[in-house]
Amino acid sequence: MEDPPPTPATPATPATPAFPGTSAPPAAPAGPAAPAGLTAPAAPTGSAATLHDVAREAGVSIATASRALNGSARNVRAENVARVRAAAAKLDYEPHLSAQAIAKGSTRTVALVVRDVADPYFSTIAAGVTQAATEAGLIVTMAVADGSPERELEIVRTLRGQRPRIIIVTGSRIEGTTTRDALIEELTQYRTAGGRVVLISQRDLPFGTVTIDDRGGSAALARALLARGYRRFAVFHAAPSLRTSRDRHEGFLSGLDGSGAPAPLAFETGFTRDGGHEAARRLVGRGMGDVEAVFAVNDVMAIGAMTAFREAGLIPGRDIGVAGFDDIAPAVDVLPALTSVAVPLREAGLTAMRLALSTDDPTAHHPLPAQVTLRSSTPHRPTP
Amino acid sequence: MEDPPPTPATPATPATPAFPGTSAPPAAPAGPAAPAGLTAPAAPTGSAATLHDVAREAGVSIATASRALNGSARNVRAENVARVRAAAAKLDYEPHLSAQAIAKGSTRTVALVVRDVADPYFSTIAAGVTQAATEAGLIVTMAVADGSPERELEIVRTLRGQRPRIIIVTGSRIEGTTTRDALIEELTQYRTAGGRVVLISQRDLPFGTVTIDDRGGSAALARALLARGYRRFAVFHAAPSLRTSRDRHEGFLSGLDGSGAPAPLAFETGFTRDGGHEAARRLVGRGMGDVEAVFAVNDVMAIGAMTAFREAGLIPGRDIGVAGFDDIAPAVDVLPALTSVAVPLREAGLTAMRLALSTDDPTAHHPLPAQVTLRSSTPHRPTP
DNA sequence: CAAACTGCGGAATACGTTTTCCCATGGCGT
DNA sequence: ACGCCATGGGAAAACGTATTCCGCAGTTTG
Repeated sequence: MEDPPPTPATPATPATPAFPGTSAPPAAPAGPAAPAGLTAPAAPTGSAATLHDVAREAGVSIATASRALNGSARNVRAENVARVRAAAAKLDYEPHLSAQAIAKGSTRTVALVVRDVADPYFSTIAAGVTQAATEAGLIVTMAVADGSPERELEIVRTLRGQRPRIIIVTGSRIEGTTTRDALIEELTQYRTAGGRVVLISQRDLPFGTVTIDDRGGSAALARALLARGYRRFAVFHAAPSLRTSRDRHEGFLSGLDGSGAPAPLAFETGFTRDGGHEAARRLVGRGMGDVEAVFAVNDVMAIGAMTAFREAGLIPGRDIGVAGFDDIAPAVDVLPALTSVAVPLREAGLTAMRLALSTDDPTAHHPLPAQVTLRSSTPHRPTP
Repeated sequence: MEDPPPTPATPATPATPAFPGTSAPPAAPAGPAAPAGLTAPAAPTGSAATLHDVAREAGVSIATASRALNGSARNVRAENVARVRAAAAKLDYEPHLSAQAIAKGSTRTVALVVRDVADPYFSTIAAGVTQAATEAGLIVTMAVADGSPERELEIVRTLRGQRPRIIIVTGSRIEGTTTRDALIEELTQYRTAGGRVVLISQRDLPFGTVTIDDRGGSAALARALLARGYRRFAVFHAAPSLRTSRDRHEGFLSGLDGSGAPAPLAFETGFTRDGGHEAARRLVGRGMGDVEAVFAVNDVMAIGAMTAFREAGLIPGRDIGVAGFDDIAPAVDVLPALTSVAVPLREAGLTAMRLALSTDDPTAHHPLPAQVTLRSSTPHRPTP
């Protein structure tokens, strides 16, 4: 059910390419870069060929040159087309996109604002967006909000100056701030000006939205663990203001509903590896009780927890089941391999672009399924 | 060890954020998106406020409005500035970047071409570039070459149309193709037109270049392992046409030079986790001989190898030392923690931008040091 | 055979800015 | 008083392209 050449259906391949070397003596590389002036870019001096040049070279008018190169509604005699093409090639002409944008009144740009490119979560989404954009002949410009709502607002504002066809924002997770309202206002403004906006992993906003089914995935995970014989759980979650964490937590609980399993212990901690580690230590410290498995609301927390358990003399997968969420690449390399739920990140990026390009209701919401992936960190429990 | 709010200096944090939910019933999320028309973006219909509007609203001329908002060399009476500002705010005016670009004759854009955004290697570099660009008030547009030289060439070509101030390309690794020559030609062209080009992890090209010291890092790793008592090695490497692999391999050998250690066994395999796994199986299959440690030219290979060893009944870090390269996040989470050499990826992105913005020699080469990080996968060998 | 039509080239205009040039005003020195 | 300079506003000319409109062939139609 996947497109063959371009899109890897599952981002399962943990390949990590890398690169060539240096030209300095291997032993003594230069220091971390002399802090060159980081603020004042020099303006380009030389100049590129213009359509005017091409027209002159080809011995035709600018209008004809334009028509020949971009094939408008009007026709141009074959001979002239050839001459213009030749001239363009000779002069290495490349149309000035800004000029085109201004003449045509529209750009071929999609603006993508993410929270952090270095984060695999967002970079995978970005990959999906970029792929779809390229297929549609669009150029993507990217901005990083760094988790700051103010920065995000500022970005969207200046982005509007680019007059992109589409704005896609992923990573905003602010709840009910005035900054948030301003953002909505800004985006609405943009849309009434003819732009198209799509949000990723956002909810209940009057824009096109693609979401990932955190609740459903967690619920399914809970059911899968029940099926493997686990009944007594602990949940490691982050602050409830963190929407993702809350959704996954609640989803897990709802999956347990009606099973008769006791309410899980809940440990609030950081959304990071160290958070998971810390929560696990706390759990061990207070006595494991009869907890059979822990669900951490993301994989890095789960992995941190596994390490902590091991440090306490417990072997994950044998003495205690562990499950995470996200299905990040190392989940399969860790020992034991981590049960998790895979989220279709790239697919989310693709879908966002599709939504933006479609002519349908521009405020449609589009949920993407998350898929539970059972591994040896949660083996079947021996039936007593 | 975690980033406070904004920019983590070291990309060491393995955090994997995630996100909110869905609006559909958790159990039955919709399929993978109706394939909406993916080719014909609709042109924006409504229109945004223009400088003309602002001027009229403020009761001044366009020239004054322009000067008031962007503060040129000329002064504007305070009262008029205030009125223009107010009008701009009221109309939600945002200057049309394309129009500005065309009027000023230069953009504030930096074009970044990477091989694959989803790859942490490149996305981390991209993060560095983006950060530096933002600090310099520049906008970054990103294109993905997907490892295809032709695509890369095409991208650079159309990129020229954007008239960016700077082009940064990372990921090109083609050797001596005619496509490669065309790329060089294209970039040269761009530079003579006033643009600035910086390459990352490329060598011996007449452009600004920042490289990562693969050879030096590998050599240092070799020496560090010697110091821990290892003398007999195997090297898992990829095809020598892969520059990175070759550099790291050769660097490792040069680090062994003069130590009297025997020449390592060499195993050629894929540059991936499975490649490492396969090579390790081969090594085990032929009998380990007296190999004491293996150096895999990247971390995922090393991690794959560890798993393979374990499957063969050997415990990594006890029965066999394992070291990798890149120091990817999971290196520290894997069991045992993996010895590796850290590459300053984000720093590479930052440096590239600095190079581009500096007024120095535009073809300067800038090597970045790689740092060996010893962990428990290569403990001290008991001195016999 | 005149009239209408088609095909295509070019001049001119538009797009939204910045910037140059010109002009009006007012303060100052002599 | 008179010229000068400083200050700041506005008209207009760029910037590089797309497009509208006009005009000139050449061709079809009645």
